[in-house]
Amino acid sequence: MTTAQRPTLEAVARRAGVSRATVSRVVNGSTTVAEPIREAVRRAVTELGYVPNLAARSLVTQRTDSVALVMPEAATRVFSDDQYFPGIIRGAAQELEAADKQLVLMLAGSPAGHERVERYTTGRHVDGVLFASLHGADPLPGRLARLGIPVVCSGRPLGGTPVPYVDVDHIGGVSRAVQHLIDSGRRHIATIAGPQDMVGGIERLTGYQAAMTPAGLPEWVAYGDFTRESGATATRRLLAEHPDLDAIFAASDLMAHAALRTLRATGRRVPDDVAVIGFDDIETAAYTDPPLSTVRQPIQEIGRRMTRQLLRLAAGEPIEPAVVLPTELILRDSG
Amino acid sequence: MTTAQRPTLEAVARRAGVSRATVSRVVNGSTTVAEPIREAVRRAVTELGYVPNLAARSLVTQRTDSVALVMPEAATRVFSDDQYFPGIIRGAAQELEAADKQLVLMLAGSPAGHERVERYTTGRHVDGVLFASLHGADPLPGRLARLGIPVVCSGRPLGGTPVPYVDVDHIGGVSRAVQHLIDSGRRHIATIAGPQDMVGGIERLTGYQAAMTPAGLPEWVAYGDFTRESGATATRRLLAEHPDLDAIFAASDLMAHAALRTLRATGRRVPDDVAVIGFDDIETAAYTDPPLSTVRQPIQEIGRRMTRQLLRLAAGEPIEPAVVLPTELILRDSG
DNA sequence: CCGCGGAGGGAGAGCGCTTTCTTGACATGG
DNA sequence: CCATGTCAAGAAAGCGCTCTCCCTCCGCGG
Repeated sequence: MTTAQRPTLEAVARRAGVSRATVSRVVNGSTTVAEPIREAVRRAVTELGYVPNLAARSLVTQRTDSVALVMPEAATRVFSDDQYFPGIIRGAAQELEAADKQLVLMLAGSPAGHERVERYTTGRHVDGVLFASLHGADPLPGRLARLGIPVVCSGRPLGGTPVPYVDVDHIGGVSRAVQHLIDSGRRHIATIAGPQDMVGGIERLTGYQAAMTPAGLPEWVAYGDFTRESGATATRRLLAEHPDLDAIFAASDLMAHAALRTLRATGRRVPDDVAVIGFDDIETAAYTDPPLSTVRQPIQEIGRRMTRQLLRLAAGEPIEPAVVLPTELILRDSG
Repeated sequence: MTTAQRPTLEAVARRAGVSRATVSRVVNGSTTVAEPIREAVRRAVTELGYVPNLAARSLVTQRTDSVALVMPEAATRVFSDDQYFPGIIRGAAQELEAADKQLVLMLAGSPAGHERVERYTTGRHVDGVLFASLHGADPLPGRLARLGIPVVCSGRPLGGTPVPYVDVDHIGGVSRAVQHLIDSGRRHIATIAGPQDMVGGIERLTGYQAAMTPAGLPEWVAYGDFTRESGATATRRLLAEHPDLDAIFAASDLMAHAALRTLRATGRRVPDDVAVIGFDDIETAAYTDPPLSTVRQPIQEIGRRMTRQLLRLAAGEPIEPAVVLPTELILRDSG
């Protein structure tokens, strides 16, 4: 293994016949260096293959040029085949790339993992922290915010301290979907709600109610946790309690998919007997049988916007405390 | 914004009434410190909320305690609804957490992105680099390896320089699947192969041939790129050229899923008329119609093993140059 | 001809940590 | 009772970089 002693500023300076300070100026794009010297330094840099030592730079600048993206580990399992996890990451990665910053991914599943995230982020090892898909009222984002560490969440955080966030219009999207069901003549519309310790779960249920209550229709709710299994169970329960239901709004496509199958297993035709609409617009939605109508949310855009907000925050610029992106009703064949 | 001047070693040392060196020893778990002093230091650390500055530590230790995971950006799109992307990440994250190291995620989609990855990794800003799902003969892993930077790939890299890798037994898994089709009486077995610039694509095709050739059966191949669209196209082409086919092995579940739908659209029953087997065992596979038989690969385990190998490499321990994990034939209803 | 202003470049002081070297304290053996 | 050995803890030297002075040099006006 060639230890390949990598060149330092010093080496470049010697080679270019200037001082370390000048090399530093050139590397960091200061304008106060005369063009010939500038050029000489650049040549030395190339010849030596100089790459700045970020640790050393960090030490003095107090910046790390990296941001953490924290996801509950469950997200990688629960949402395993929707696009949430990769979508957020891609969006964030794109924006960070443009800003030449690194993405440090942290999965905070176990209590130990959570503790680790806390230690790492409060230790100011990153310039900011992105929280995706928070469960319950996690105190960490608020705590970081109070420490003056830039933080942005996906989804309005449930904790006490207000933290900037980016979210989609769950309520509007869902109530539009349910209204569509009502408009097409459905009168016995049930919902499979998501977990009520997540903002998405709560608001999608609110959206359902927002459309049903004014219409004076009965509200039938079963709860799931966004997964297929829970969707199947919930569908069976709804069917048992309300055999006459003629539509189901499911708070996730995964649950909607399970509903589709469960309905068919009990001899119902979709959409003839029962209409089904989901939420997310995962890729699979277009390939279910029948293809699933759903509420699309711009996941990648969420990641992008979160990151943009965070970078602004880190740069000391003011930002709006909440960004809400639109959702879109995608009508396919199921409802 | 409280700048909250965070405490340094110096501060802890003063508070505990010892020298910086001693605090450093305690923090890093050296055994040569007497228990009472040890305890005093620990108390000071807690009271002050001291967290070591990693940049400073890095500067002197020459380690960064972080490793990069590089994925072609396409992976987050192409594999968007299989578990590859999240699976590798979870596996890697688990092992890194145990080792208390950070995961720096880099998406190398564009040429610019690739250049950025190269700059970052060759700059020794990480202790090692994990490459997932390489396309073509990327020279970067080999180059890093030659620079003495620990590297591990998922899937045997196609480049010239040998690089340690972790992969699954594509050939064995596929040929077992195809053999199963043969054993159940199928004689006109086509395959939808994956991209031939990826090791997985190549070897799954080899596995098909490995079972077909000895059986003296005709080999019918159409190429896709692992996506559903390509699977549908390939199925139509196969059907047009070989209307009498009675089985299809698809190199990905996504393509197999599309095959299922395309076959049904042309009036074929699965598995009565045509059997279908896929590869991956994505979650959706259990929910297709009919449920898809497939070759399961332990994705998360790949991520874990890659990381383990990398950490060994970084620690200067010897590792075996290739780890091949077993695949498993999962029989459902489609074939 | 002298003084002054401004711009370009260098010297040097750390940033917070690890680690070697050294010292001091104490116990043991001759 | 002194020499020797052992072990714990401190002093101090950087790791590679940025950035604040400060100096030098040049051009120009009085």
